[in-house]
Amino acid sequence: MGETATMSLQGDRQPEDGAARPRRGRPPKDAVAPGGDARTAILDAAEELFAKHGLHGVSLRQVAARARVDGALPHYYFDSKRGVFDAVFMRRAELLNAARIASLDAYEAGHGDAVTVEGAVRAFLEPVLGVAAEGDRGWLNYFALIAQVSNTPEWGGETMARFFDPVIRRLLAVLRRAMPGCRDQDLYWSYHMLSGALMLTLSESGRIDILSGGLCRSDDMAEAQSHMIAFAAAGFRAACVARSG
Amino acid sequence: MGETATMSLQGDRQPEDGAARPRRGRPPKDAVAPGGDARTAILDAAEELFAKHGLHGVSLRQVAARARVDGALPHYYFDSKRGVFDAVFMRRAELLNAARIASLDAYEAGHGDAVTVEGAVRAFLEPVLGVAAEGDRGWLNYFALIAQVSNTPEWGGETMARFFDPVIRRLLAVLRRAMPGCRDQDLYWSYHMLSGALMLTLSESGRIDILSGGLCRSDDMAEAQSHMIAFAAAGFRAACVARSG
DNA sequence: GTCTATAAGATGATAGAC
DNA sequence: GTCTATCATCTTATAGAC
Repeated sequence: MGETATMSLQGDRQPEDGAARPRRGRPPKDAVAPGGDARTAILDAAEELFAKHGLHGVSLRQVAARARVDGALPHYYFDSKRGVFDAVFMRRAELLNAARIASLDAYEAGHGDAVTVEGAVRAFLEPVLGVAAEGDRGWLNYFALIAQVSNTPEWGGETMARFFDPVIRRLLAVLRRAMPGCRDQDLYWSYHMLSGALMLTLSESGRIDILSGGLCRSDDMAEAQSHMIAFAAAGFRAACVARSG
Repeated sequence: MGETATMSLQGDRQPEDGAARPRRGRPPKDAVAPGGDARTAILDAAEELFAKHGLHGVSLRQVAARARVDGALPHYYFDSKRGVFDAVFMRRAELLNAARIASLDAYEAGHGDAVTVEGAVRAFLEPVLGVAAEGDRGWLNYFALIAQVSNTPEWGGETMARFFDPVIRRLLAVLRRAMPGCRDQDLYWSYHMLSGALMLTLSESGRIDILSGGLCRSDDMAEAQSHMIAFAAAGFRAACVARSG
């Protein structure tokens, strides 16, 4: 998982951190940090609480309490509240991106010229919804956090772009092979629709449970995946292929 | 725009407010309230700030400052921060719901047996995206707020359901006529996908702007609408009609 | 209806002992 | 690395003058 550089999600910080920053009391972060236990507990707790109540809906005291560590440790490990949030966001990002890239690579490699829209969409969604379907609470919390950021005006779009655009471009490249000649703006808008559907699903808001009177469940990720693939694949074809001629 | 009863968005308050509640200093709220100017200014300011930063990301002081009224007035008019939020949420809800119901009614009345999936989706989206396309800042802020609530775990789904389910059921009724014999769970899941796409669009997160390098724009609601109709209509047909046989 | 003043508490952050 | 104690600030919310 390589070096996890401390990088802000906000775009306003200069990336001129060549050497150690002048901050005091910075943790070593080399090898297997001895306090890695507390560090991980803080990240897990923050992940859960931020996912449920948003960045501003949670105090560092609550995070520390949930993690069962002292109230000063979040600052010790992450400097600031924003630092905690950024660390939570980044912890699983590379892992997730690597899995999605690998999935798309494998699909394309295994299907040569016969790539389909369904296949591409499935390869794109599987690493996310597959993990979600397994019910790992850590990942589910992380996904809900992502879904919240996605719908956040101002910095949401920029943050999502910074972390996830490479994977999206990889998906669009495969889709272009499945739908040769389609227009770029149709492709972008169609992905936008798929992304919205995915984000609402990952938020597990309980919306569909109430609407359907319990017939469908927000946490049924397997059902969500199969519907999303069918829905989005048809959507891509209608919005892209139909207009490309 | 009749009586706008003070009603919490949270489900934990008893609906036993038959008469005036025992709270002190409650505003009259009858006729055209003399201080309606300040009241409206507070709602407008809160709408904008809540949409941008979320409920917890804004203080009542900021709201009052933005509205250019005294810091005590939000409490005077709405009792609490949550009261301000609820009032913002409800102010446009009935108006919006009425417009959407009317749009679906008009479509169904004008097309008899020849209802189509595209037509139903268009009639459902037009009152929202049409207004959004006109660029009214108040409505755009409101929509962004809705989009944020929609992706909020815990109470987001319940809140959306409480306010918008009747319209959704009206849409699904029309869709059932366009796709006779389709299964309910397919209909619910497909609407879930459409809803996600709509919510991401209304959030105006700037995501697609960056992804597309400026080719597509988050605030181009007309373009969003035409793509959403094509994408979702095909999605509904693929996920519902195909499985109904 | 509007404003001043202030209560009562929570928050991010830090210094320094251990 | 962990904990105690604390600062300065900001928060919601009220009481009461005008």
